[in-house]
Amino acid sequence: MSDKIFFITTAIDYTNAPPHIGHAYEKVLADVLARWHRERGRSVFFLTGVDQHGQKVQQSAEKVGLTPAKFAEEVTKSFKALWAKLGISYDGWAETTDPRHIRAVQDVLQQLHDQGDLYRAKHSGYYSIRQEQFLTDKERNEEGEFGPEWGEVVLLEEENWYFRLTKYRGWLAEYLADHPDFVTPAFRGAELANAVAKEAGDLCISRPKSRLGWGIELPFDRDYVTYVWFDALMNYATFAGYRAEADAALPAFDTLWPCDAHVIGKDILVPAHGIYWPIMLKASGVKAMPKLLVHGWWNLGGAKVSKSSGNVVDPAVLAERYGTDALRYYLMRDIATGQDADFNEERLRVRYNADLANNLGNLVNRTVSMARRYREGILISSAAEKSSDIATLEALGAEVARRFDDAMRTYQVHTALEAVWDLTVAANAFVESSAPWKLAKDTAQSARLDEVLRALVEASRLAAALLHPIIPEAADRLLAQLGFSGNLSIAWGVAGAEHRVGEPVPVFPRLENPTSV
RNA sequence: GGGGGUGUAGCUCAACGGUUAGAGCAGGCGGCUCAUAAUCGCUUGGUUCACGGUUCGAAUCCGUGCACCCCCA
Repeated sequence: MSDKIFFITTAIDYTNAPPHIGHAYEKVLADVLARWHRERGRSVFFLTGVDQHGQKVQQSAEKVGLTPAKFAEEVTKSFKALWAKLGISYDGWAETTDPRHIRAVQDVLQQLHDQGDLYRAKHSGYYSIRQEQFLTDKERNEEGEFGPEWGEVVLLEEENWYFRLTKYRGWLAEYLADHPDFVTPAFRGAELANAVAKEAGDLCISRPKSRLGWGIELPFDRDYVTYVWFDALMNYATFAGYRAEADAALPAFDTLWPCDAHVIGKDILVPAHGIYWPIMLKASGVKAMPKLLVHGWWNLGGAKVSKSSGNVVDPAVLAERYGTDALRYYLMRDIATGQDADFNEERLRVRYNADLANNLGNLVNRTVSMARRYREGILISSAAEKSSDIATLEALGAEVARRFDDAMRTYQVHTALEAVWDLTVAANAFVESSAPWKLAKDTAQSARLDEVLRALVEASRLAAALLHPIIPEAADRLLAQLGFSGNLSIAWGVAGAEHRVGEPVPVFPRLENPTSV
């Protein structure tokens, strides 16, 4: 439809601790959508990255005796290594310590200051010296006191800078009412509208340097750094070229904006992405608003995550154990986009064996094996008219491709995957009903055998091509074995007059003891 | 205190207010031999959390309650 570049982002991850399964899920989801758009011919800009500033990074760094910069750099490496392992095909990388980002953020802050959207005010309250933060009633324990984990708590008065959110509140409420597609899924949008309707004050956006040195300095008040929001949220714009200098080597903002999907977790919709972010954009003069895709969480059920009990949910370990694509497949298949799901390694194994090894993998394997056994790997197209059973399979292929794309368009990756298995299941059944091993014994059935094997090759190829965004490496291997290296067409009938298949090698070797880890 | 979500087969989940509530996995029976002990067919299994209401008709809409989860204050 649109010629605009498809611009998709993920949340940027906080570099105070290494990545876990939730980080991995979000990046894989965004990657799958990005790949799908690319494979359907659309230009894509996929932005992800890390949030390196802030108090927790500063504290974690101090604990291990590193500078915040060095510490953030180390954790950043672990994120980048995981994304490489998981095949996350990002086009842009955001690091909040990037001078280009800092420059643009300061530029926006200066503008908001100049137009009177920022003001300085005093706040007094209980402050934990050990944790270096103001405490609210939330931190009180059942007795109404601040527990020992906060150390010494004092009454402190501090001046900070505030952003006039209240000024834009009415605008946001109206915008949400007029744009029900701002948030996907819809029930999250309702949640946001609810939150916006409530009274709330302005937003504190600074910390005095005496308390937090690791951040972006306010250009109009050098005693302060900006706190979280303007630093982290602005990455979606600054790394898309917003207010970039000509030689910044960043994309042209106008070609990307507005963002088609900020992929985020449900925990940071309200208030960060649903309230602060659109108001920040509005205040700084950006007209078009982005869209938000809010995903749920992988819970860990009753099982405790501990190395001693052996149920480590380190995505790098899982990718190592089962393969990148098996992990990607499970993360996309066993959760409905927007909903929560329970992460379960045993279920991953069951899905692996049932879906990938037995159904899809074996379909390709038996198809290629039969082509080689009965036809020495070369399938000649016959002039004969298509048999009705083959025409049925072909029609199903077209329908599945359509259903797949329809589901992907609305981010329902699990539904798209369901459609593909309708095809592989039908193809497996077609093997039984057409019984190539019987046709091979009868020379009179020679043309029919070619036709059957070519149909199986097409069905398998179509399934692999559709699955390519979800399991890119495995799909490439399947396609290579089927004799279609690099061909991602989702049409039927790609094989040439003399089609040669490759070597059959199980792409998803069956796991033994699928119910034990 | 306010708001939201979830509750359906042993497990994981589907079902615009419309036939007899469906899939996959697991279980049972049978077939096939190309294939990774794969595959194909048939099949067992449900008080849709509970109670009440609206309706010709409710898993679905409304009310109350229960259980679990999340957010806000």
